[in-house]
Amino acid sequence: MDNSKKLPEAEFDVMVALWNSRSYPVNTAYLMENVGKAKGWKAPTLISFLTRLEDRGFIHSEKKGKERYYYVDAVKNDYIKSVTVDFLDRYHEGSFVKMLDLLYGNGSLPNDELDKMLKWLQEQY
Amino acid sequence: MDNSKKLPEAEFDVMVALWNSRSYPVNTAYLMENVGKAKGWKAPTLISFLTRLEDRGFIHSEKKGKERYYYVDAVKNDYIKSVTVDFLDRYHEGSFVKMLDLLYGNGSLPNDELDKMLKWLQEQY
DNA sequence: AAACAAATTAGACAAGTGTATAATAGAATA
DNA sequence: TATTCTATTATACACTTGTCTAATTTGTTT
Repeated sequence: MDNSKKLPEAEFDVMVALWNSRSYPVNTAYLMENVGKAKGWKAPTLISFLTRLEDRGFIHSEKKGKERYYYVDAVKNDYIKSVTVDFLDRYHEGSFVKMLDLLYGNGSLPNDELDKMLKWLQEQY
Repeated sequence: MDNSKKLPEAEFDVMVALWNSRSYPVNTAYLMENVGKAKGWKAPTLISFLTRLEDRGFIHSEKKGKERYYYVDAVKNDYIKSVTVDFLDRYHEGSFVKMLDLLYGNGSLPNDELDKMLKWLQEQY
């Protein structure tokens, strides 16, 4: 299970819905409500993504009666972190400051973010 | 020409080589040297990417004799910035601090980055 | 001008991603 | 239990991306 690879956008959206659920397991109906509907997917579309996520080892499932229930295996923060590190490397030479500067270099960082960041930094020492 | 969309990885690699060149235009030979070779591409592979980049409006080209020369139209920082904003939105609710914390929340930010960031922040005020 | 060499173009193809229709299986009901 | 729902599965298909081989064009040498 290559849990380290980046997911296609649609599958990631499904994962987000799964990660956000506060009770497990969840069934397809729940996911249709919480992500499929907004995306305009038909049920088989959603189920395709779920099958692929299962193939990738991000989730597993179990059938009960005519419904199938899904369980999350991948850890959200681990995944996001890995994707973020890759992103930083690829687009900003791995440097947070470079990214910061490119994005907000001209004093355009919103004040509240600025404050939060300063606070965060002070905590690091 | 949807200059705002995210490029496929390989095309991005070509753009980087183009952006990094300090003299224009560049030809295929130059790009083979500077990116194709390392990637192990055959010339037509590179040229495919260039054609697609041209279709997307990121570059344009002109044939001189039997060679073709390429000119960059997309601005590097604009592109990187747009990709970064999208990334931040998608994976960190648009918050730099959230990203920072997820990545280095446990005091694991390298000291030099920490210092640079503090310095950067101070300059912002 | 023929032949050769170098570079480009045309086309093709497999894998991955987004998406759906038609078929099937399980549960509920008449 | 035959009929009817409903959810799932099996397939399929178009597009995108990575990659290349074969064909063609253009410049260079005999």
